Order: sequence, then structure tokens, then C-alpha cells
Amino acid sequence: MTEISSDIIRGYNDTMILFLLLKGPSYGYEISKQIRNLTDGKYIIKETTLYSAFTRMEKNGYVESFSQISEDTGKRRTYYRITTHGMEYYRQKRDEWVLTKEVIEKFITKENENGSC
Amino acid sequence: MTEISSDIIRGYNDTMILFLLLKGPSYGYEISKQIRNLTDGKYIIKETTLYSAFTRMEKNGYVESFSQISEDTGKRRTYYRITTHGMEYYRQKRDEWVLTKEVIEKFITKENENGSC
DNA sequence: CAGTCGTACTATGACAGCCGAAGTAACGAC
DNA sequence: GTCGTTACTTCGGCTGTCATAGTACGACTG
Repeated sequence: MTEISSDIIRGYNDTMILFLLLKGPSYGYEISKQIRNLTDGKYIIKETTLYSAFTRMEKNGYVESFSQISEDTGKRRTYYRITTHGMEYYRQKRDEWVLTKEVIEKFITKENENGSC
Repeated sequence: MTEISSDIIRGYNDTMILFLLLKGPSYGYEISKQIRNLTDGKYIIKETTLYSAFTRMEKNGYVESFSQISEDTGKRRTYYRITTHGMEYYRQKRDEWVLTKEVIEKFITKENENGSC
């Protein structure tokens, strides 16, 4: 099985999290589930990676956290909300992705492709 | 200017180098120039990154090095040749790339696209 | 004839992000 | 009564990248 190495995703974990936060505030466990679902289990973010991303992004001002007691479980969760600064960062990363894709694909042979466009 | 962050390229530097070695043995400085040219200067690999990639890949058995005196300059260069193991690794990375691209693009909004295919 | 530019590297050490391991706590299911 | 799920936290290690610096030699440039 081809597995996605963390070294390529590295630096795009933040982007993935921010993307999900664009739809509204969320918290660690849910984000993690959403990533798994959205990618059909192809990418499962590690807990430590996720939570360290949150703290890093909060430090950088990309997200804001707030504590709230959930209505369903009655337990306290740490929610994160994307900031305008975070949205800017997301947009930057999106643009960077386009470039990066172009660059990497110059080094990827297309031998296994059968149909195109 | 959107610049490519090293964190996304990370782990694909090896792949890029191996791709260039598929065409035949080469050495550090030339590989570096080829990367710059092939990407129209969009990606310039750092010297230290390049040479540490070589030593790492030799340790992993992806490349073999040999010393040779160049015909034009008369100076000694360290050439690298891709091994069969290295070719396998390259193929793996190529497959991984397809997956990775799919995954990341689930998190990239297409707002700025105007035409498609 | 000194200085700078291009080639072709090597060594060292720092840093960032990812991740494994382990722990905590509270709830429901079986 | 322990297992699975939720919802985290702490710690420490590893890997790849990069800044900095240095070596060495030939060519050209003022």
C-alpha cells in the first residue's frame, strides 16, 4: 500500500485544519474525524500533530481558542476559530500549492497514465 | 511573491534528484542547475540540502557514487548513479504523489479557477 | 596582479514539525 | 469490570532543511 509520508504533508496540516475551520469553529477530535472522512481514510492526522498544530497556529495568530461546554456531552471542549490572519495564511498556502504542484510534477514521469483530459 | 516552503518539498527533494539521475549519472552542481532550469527558477535547491540528500540516499542504497575527472575542467567530481533500489523508491514516490495530491486538493478551494480542462 | 565570479563541494550546528509512547479523565456498552 | 470512544496533554526523539562558514581552483576583469 502506498502510504502518504508525513514529509510531503508537512506544512500542509495547518492548511487542512484551517480549511475546515473556514466553515465554522471546531475542535480537535472533530477536525481529526473530518480529515479522515474527507480523504476516505487516506490520510489520518496524528493526535499529537493535530494538537501541536493548534497551539502553533494560535501562537501565530491564525486561530483563536475558546472553551465551551458541549450541549450533547456536557463536557468541556476547546474550540478553535479561524482569524482573518489565518484566512490570509490559508489563501497564501493555496497559491503556494499551485506552484508547488507544478514544480513537483516536472519530476514525475507520467508512465502510468492511460487517459488524459 | 508566493514562495515554495521547504516543508512541502521536504521528502520530495530526493525524488527530484532521482528523477534527474534516471537519465544518467550526474553530480551535485549539475543537478542543482537542472532543477533550477526545469522549474524556471521557481525552485532552487539549497546546496546543503542537495549534498545531504546525496549522502542520505547513498546510505539508503538509492544511489552509488563514483569519482571521476571531468574531461572539460580536468577537475575531480563526485558523480552519482541511481541504483535499481533507487528506481523502485522513485516509483513508490511517484505513486505516493498521486495520492497526496488528491488528499491535499480536498482542502484547497477552487475559488480562483476560471477555466477547467 | 589583486579581486571577484563560477564551479564543486564539506562541516557544523540549529530548528521546526512530526510522531511514538504514555498518561488522564469521563462516559456508555457488553 | 473492562473495553472502546471521546478529548485531550506532556515528553522526548528523529529527520530533513538551512544558515553559516570554509576550502580550492580556474577564468576574467580592472
